[in-house]
Amino acid sequence: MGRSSQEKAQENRARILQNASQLFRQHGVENVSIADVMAACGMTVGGFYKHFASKDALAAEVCAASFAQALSTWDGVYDQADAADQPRLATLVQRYIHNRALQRRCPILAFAPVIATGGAAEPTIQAYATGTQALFDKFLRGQGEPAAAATTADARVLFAAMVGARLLHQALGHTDWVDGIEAAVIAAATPAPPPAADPRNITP
Amino acid sequence: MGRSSQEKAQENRARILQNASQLFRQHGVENVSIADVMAACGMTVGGFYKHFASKDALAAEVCAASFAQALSTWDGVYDQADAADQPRLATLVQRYIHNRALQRRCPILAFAPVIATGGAAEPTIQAYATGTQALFDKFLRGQGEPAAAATTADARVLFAAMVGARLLHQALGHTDWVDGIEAAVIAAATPAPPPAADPRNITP
DNA sequence: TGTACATCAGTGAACGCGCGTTCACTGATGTAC
DNA sequence: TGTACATCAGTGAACGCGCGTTCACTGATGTAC
Repeated sequence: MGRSSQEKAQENRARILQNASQLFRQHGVENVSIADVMAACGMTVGGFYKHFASKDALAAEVCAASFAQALSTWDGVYDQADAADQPRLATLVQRYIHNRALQRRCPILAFAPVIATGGAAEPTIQAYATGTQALFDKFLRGQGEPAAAATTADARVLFAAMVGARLLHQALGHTDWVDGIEAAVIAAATPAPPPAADPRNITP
Repeated sequence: MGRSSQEKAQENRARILQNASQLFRQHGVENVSIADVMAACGMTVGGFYKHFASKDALAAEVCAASFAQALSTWDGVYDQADAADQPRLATLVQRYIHNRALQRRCPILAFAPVIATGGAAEPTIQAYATGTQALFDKFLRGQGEPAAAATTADARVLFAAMVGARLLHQALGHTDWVDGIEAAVIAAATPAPPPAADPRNITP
């Protein structure tokens, strides 16, 4: 095999990014090798460096792309919620918590270990910081009618709880008490239409 | 240097465990080598295997010990709260969130990456599962008078939020919006003595 | 109590392995005439 | 349009490095007499 066409090459670059995104999110950046990523693309290691300067550079680009993708997903969820006349935050929280596909894991959780332990380069840290804040801002903007998650303070707690619940599920899988936490977080995001009529209502 | 006395040896074993606990919690199990741990003890690599069968075995023991330590710390916090006539959950949540020393990080967060990505051996997973549940149970038992965190559902959300807030702080450090989340979570754990008199009151 | 010997905690070099990265090479692609 | 040549995307072996683990060795400790 010799040179690929410029079109094919750009396509391959995109495939590297996409496969890396899935693998990084599923196993964590540090547990995935360049060879793993290239093998997932049906290619060999050497070609990687024709597209990216280093693994750090790839990680930074994947990190940024993952947040961009998450942002657009959240937008889509809001649109769907609006169309179905459902509360935005409740819909989003439910989707977030029930999304069990590790390879599509929220980048906040997927990249947290590398970021927290100092194993990431500056561009990755930057992408993580701005991306996480962008997701939080979009979360806050999901507050529609002040019903269940009325105040901004409520939404802040809910955001942290959503992330925390997902982390617990990732680490522990299906367990009674983790399921209970997930249900409680989803319920906390759900406004209670007729007070005490909805069994998921959490404020008695 | 030759053989150490049995007493000294047992002391050294304890030091390995303690240093490993700090290093694992600060940098993550996978980012700390046996040589790192032994160097922190002022010893060399070879001696490690006189005390532990493998790094996995050390990780499992450190994991279990970290949870045991956290449990006893939480007990102490409850006792202090009781003595000072403070609400238990509010005191605990505040301590948990304001504890910024990475090397004394909550094992739920410190070991989550290894556990979630399948990089841990069975005993470590077991220790993590039972340890996390034990912490959650103790958290629930911290509910005293039904004031702010009244129902069990509230406490569940609060537990997830506490963990989530700490994760965000670890990854992002001091940031306005993260500080805001931390404050909101602490406020949510704090009962409002005169209703609507406390501005941090979250249930309008 | 003293002596001779077995034990074994700790040493530090060595092993095999996987990783990120480099490099000489290949041959299809793009380009200049 | 055809031809000659430069380009460069992808190959796969090789490099250096750090890791977990092993091992022959050391010499103080524990023990038997």
